Amino acid sequence: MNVKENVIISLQQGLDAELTYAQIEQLLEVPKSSALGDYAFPTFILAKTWHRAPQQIAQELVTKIDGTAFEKVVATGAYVNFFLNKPAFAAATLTTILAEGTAYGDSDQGQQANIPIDMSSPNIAKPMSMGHLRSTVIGNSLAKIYHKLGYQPIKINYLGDWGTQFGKLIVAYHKWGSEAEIKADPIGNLLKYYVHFHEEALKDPELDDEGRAWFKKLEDGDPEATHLWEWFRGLSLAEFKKIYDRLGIDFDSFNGEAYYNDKMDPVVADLQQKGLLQESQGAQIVDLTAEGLTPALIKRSDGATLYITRDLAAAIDRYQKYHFAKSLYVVGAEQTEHFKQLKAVLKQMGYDWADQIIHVPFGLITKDGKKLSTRKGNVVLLDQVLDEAVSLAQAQIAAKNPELHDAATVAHQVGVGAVIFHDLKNDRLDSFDFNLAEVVRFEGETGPYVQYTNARAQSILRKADFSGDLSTHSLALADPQAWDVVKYLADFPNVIQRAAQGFEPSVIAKYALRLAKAFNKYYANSKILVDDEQLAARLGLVTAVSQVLQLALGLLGVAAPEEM
RNA sequence: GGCGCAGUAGCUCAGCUGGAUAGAGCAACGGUCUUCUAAACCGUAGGUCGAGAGUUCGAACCUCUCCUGCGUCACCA
Repeated sequence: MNVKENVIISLQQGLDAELTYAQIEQLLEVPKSSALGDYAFPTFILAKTWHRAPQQIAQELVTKIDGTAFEKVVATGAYVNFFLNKPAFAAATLTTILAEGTAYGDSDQGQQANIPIDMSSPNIAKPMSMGHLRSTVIGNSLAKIYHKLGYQPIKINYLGDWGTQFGKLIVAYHKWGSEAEIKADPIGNLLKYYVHFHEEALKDPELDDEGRAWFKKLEDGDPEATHLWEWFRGLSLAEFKKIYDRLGIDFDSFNGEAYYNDKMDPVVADLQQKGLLQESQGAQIVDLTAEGLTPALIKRSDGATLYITRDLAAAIDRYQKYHFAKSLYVVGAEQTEHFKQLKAVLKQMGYDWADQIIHVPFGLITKDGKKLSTRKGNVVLLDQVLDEAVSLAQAQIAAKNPELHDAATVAHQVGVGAVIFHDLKNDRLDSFDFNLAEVVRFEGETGPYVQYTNARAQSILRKADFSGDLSTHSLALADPQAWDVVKYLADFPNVIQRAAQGFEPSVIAKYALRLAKAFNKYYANSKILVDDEQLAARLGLVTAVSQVLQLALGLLGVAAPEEM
């Protein structure tokens, strides 16, 4: 079944092949409102050759087109509008969705090629804030989207688990810390020590030297420093995992910055050997003026490595391990220059796979117009936001559906779903100021709205009491009220493609909202559970809607409770 | 100052490759629960699509100039 093809062929015949198939395909559009039709052909470009007004051309063209395959073909203004045969299209669409089930929209285009996704990457000993949420949920959703298209995503949590701050932390722990405190609240107290250290260091600059000294010890493999580092890291990771569990997200790798400690020297040597390294102001750089970029600083004047040194090692390591088709970095837009540099250096090193490295940037979350900063106390803790969302969901359930069984689980699904959906529904690159009330809203264009729509559909199916196999009945749904729903359902595979091409989960989120809205409208205007000859078709529609909503929510990493 | 991203209704945002009267949600006002979950549905009101010029049969979308906001511009990550 390819209705678009039918439209194009009919037009071609009507035009006596004046335009090619490809030209018509290019011109063909979908009207904004389905009241105008399902496909539209604008006649403007024919005005010159036909020497007539577009309106007249449209009228004449309609008479030349064989419209028997369609409900109707009409001229409206300068457009030739095609109306599809609704029952036939509905039957084909619903049959496909019911038959394919959760595989609807699947593709094997990825051929199991690997796609490592660099995502989340919180810093050890610091709490996860709303700022970390974006990378985490966008990365997770992209993993699911690409998996559906036959790729093999590898979710990598590039933990911030190395750097001078660990030296400082060790000093702070020795001076003011206690094992008992840390055990009680690992991240909270580690952060407290860290902040305290910075306050004290302002008065006593020698503290910084002590911190550097301890970091040097750590780098040299000092047993005590190593032990403390491992302890802090383990505790932090355990805390992070609690949050990831709440979000329903897991990782394939926790290879953080420390993992690359012994992998940078070979990279530097390679750069040296390829003659790319230059000395400038005492530092080692790779010149990128040819690409219009500032130089990549590989080694500081004191010999220490830098961010990009580690990222080069990581990129090369990932390529050797995975031979990726694409390597995604879900990292804030403020690091765009860094990734341009990274790619440029890799290219100069002769790695043609550098082009497969893709930075997937996202906009900044601010609070009161200012950047979130743990040290300055301008933070929004992710845990607290999730708590708030879940308790609001609980209250909502108590008020609206007190009989609901397993209310705690549903409250969790709805609350967390609201937070995730809120972060994914808009264009990645949109920056926004954090607004708790907005994040935990359950009405309107929100995750819970979509979840609720699915729950309603499920409720109908429970009550339907329809014995037998829907697929053995005619699904030729004729109800014009359901038409928008059917068209959205049919569009789902394209939507996944668009989301993947743009690395944009919001495409899925917006689709889910449109489908849910169309279904709710249908629901409000039509009685579904009526025993007539169209019952099976309507139940087929409800089943398909629920299936596709669940798939869409699944691709976003949002749960789909059956009741709420 | 260079580069990048953005500027659409009071607020938050859609608008697929330029196309038919610019769409949602929130907030406001008014309707709809004895009938499939009202976390819903319907209606009213609300817009010089930052400004100006250009290209085009046609521009929120493409080009140029300007204005405004954010990010970034080597020894943090």
